[in-house]
Amino acid sequence: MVGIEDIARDIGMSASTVSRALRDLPAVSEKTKEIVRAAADRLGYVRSAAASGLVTGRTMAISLVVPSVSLWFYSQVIEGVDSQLREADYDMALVNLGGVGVERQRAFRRSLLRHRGDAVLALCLDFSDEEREELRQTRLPVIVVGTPVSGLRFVGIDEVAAGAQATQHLIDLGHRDILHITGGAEERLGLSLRVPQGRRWGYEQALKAAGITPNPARVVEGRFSMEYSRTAIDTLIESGETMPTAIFAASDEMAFGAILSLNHHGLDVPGDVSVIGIDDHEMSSSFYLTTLAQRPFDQGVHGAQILLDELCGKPAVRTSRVLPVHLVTRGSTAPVTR
Amino acid sequence: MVGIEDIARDIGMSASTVSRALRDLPAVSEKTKEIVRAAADRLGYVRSAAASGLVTGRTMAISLVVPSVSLWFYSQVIEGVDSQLREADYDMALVNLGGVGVERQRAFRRSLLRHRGDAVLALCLDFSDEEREELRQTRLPVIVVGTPVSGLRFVGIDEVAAGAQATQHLIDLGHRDILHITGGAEERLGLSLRVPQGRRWGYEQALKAAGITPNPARVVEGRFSMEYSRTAIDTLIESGETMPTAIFAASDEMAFGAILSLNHHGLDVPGDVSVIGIDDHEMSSSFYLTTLAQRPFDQGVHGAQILLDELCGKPAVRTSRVLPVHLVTRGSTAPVTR
DNA sequence: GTGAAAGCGCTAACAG
DNA sequence: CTGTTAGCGCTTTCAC
Repeated sequence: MVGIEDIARDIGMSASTVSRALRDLPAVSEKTKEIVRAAADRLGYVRSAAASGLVTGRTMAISLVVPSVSLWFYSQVIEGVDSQLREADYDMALVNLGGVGVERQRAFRRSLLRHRGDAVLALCLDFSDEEREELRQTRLPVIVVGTPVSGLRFVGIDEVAAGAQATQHLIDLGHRDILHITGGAEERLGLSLRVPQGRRWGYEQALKAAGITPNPARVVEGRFSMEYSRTAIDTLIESGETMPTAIFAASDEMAFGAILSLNHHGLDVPGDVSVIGIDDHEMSSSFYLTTLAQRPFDQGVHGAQILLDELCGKPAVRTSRVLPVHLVTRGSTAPVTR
Repeated sequence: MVGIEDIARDIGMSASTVSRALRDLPAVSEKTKEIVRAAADRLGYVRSAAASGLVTGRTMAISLVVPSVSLWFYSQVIEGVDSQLREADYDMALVNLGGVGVERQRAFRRSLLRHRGDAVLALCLDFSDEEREELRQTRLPVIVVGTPVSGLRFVGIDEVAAGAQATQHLIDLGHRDILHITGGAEERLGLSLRVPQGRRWGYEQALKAAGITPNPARVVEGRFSMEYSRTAIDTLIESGETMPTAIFAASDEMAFGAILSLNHHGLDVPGDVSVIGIDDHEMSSSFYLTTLAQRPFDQGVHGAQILLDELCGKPAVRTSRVLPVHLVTRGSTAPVTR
């Protein structure tokens, strides 16, 4: 392993000069820097993150805490965060909570408190009081993407407004019997319930505003899963009940499930039933799905940027940031015919 | 920040004893360990990864190099790797290459050579000679998941056999005019082309073995994308050409695109066209897709385990590991009718 | 079993 | 502009 001293010896200078040159500090002559860089390159030097981290107290990495990496929303945020980190030459420590319970606690404490990163970006997690307290004690800058958490900054969308806007789109098309496929009850992931609750709340608000009384029987559970959602609609259709004229799914994936179920039972979308989702998943265009687009990639970008700015010494942004959503009209919604 | 010395002072012992107790070394009395652990807990001690890493030369983390996190296969492998790391109390440094070019080189060197992890698990990447050389110089244990790379161990499936088996399933059902949707030409990701090439090769092998001459016109590009694949089939259908009686897509996502396109044009699956994929994506059941299942989660588990064992001092596994695939029959394939 | 001392490779004052 | 001197918090000989 070649260290800073090896370079120093090689070029006949002191270690501190080498250290400074390598970090491109102003107090070193350009000529010396050249020499140092050349030697470092030639010798194949790589800075020890452990050593420099030990003395500076900075890891040059940020911890990303996620409930899972295999859901579209999360993977998009991760990509967004990553794009910013790369630019700032920061590394990413991925902390996958992998569900609730003891395992979660261990994962949580393990990497966060071990100071693997200089800041923490959490995704869609509702922290327990204990976790929040532990986080605070680390004194690390924290931001949450996707869900407002009391006492912490967040970047995300206004879930209630999104739910209302999606529902309103259907109402504007004349629909009055609108089924809502909600997400949640997904214990496996231990993620926040605020998202599905907000979207549902928006749905009910929009209905009421249009003079329609929300009917609890018109809300079914989809668990943010395509499969679960498809099954739910299968059940509904096979029950022989009157079908709603429109469906608002709290996520695109659940909307896909609904569309597949409807088609499978010979129902046309949007001829028989209109369907709208939230997300603008990359598969949505293939399903011709009308949806309320959010940009999780951008949410990741913003979250990371706020953290990075703070680590650079810029004044901390204390306020949350609500990003806009916009309606993407494709073919899955149409004026009511029944 | 509470360190090892604080604990030592608190309980009136030396730092070395505390250090040993915390690591559960045998040379400390059980009673002392209890006391130390209690104090550590009470004081809220967390070991500094930088400090212990500096002296031991180990980071207790593994670098995971991926071309992207937003494709199903990768996210599954990541989850698998993560499950093993968590058990071993290792952290994960995620290195997202994010495409080809300069950026890729920077990302590559940055985190790997900076010794963020004690071993490297790479996903589906074809390393350039230069990269391979740099990797070797780090002397870190390396393993590749998903694609054989010359000179490196790998964990994955036999792509050729998988392609052949999927095709054979269609042949067994009497199909002779089988379209193949291939993946690749996805420069954005800079991933290995061996996977799609292997599957295509298997497809051609199976055809030949059945006395069918492979027709290059019956291979279309799907870029491992649902959208791209759907468009490709749209084009085929709208061209008015004779339709094949079956389609073998090199990934489930591309099979989904094909199914949507077929349905959209009033063609029944499997009535008019049979469709088979490779993967067993979690959405496949919703599409009633027959597919050749692989378990990327398990691939991640195996890859991580091999690395972890090696880091524990167990003899290094030098051989690659080929995992089995199996046919999952759902409703998208049927005997030929035309 | 436990303690004292010597670093791991780097950065950060402080001189010059 | 460059060199010297201390550590960062932990592990690891080597004594006792």
